[in-house]
Amino acid sequence: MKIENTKAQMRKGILELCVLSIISQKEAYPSDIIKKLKEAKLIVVEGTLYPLLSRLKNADLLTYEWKESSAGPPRKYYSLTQVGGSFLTGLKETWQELYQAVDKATQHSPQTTAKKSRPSTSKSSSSK
Amino acid sequence: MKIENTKAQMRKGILELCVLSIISQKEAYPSDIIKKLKEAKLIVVEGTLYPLLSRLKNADLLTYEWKESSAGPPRKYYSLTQVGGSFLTGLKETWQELYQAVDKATQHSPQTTAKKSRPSTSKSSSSK
DNA sequence: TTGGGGTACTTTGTATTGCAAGGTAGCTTA
DNA sequence: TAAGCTACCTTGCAATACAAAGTACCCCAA
Repeated sequence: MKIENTKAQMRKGILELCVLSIISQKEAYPSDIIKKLKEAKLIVVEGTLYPLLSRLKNADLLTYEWKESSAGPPRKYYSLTQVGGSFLTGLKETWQELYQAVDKATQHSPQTTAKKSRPSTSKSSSSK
Repeated sequence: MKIENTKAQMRKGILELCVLSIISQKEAYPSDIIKKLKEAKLIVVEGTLYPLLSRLKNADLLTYEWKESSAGPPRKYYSLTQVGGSFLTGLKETWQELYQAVDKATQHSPQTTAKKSRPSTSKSSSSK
């Protein structure tokens, strides 16, 4: 188990929230989104973002529109649908709840009970 | 795509942090941990927790000790190793960073640049 | 017109991991 | 002994982040 792995895990799922948030602020195209995530210290690569956007689009949370670029190929500008807006609102609430839950689970140091009272006959059941 | 799914995703990876935190407060056995997580609104089931604990133990972040219960089969009480303590400290930092990153990505409504104007020369340097 | 370089969007394959469901085993009580 | 409970563990599945490779378009220069 590597700590990098755990860190990566920690970000999972939160990406949707961040991506939707970014898009809600202003329509954006993938490379744009990646750059903004990077600014926020959330590194994401294309192989992660594109399938994510597709999922969100298929769920009718996003729509996109092709726009020409002044330099380069056209870009797919994503924006939130109405459903996506509601979804994002709910997601933000969930995020807040989660943060508080983690806060409670991590900060909290209640010395509830000291139930380590009876270590008598040792046990040696299953190996493994 | 279901919102429940997204919510579940969001919790991924954060479980390790919460579990380690709970154990760091006082040694605990699985059912105990599940109960505490539930109190914090983080529902976890056995099929999730046991493999997680095994992973953490294999990574030498946790150790365990069998202890008798006053009613029922013996319990496996987990506690943090020294490595686990350091790991947890790092994880808490990561969590804080992540929270701030999400905060930045979600709350922040910066009209930084209106970059849809002319990416002419482009910033380059992104390639490699 | 053609070729090089860059930008942008997609797809494929792999590894991780949360979860549902089922299984094993020890303890207490009647 | 049998029933019920507590506790630990395993298997199979589904979701998904990521690496890497692929395709298409645009601009500029020769």
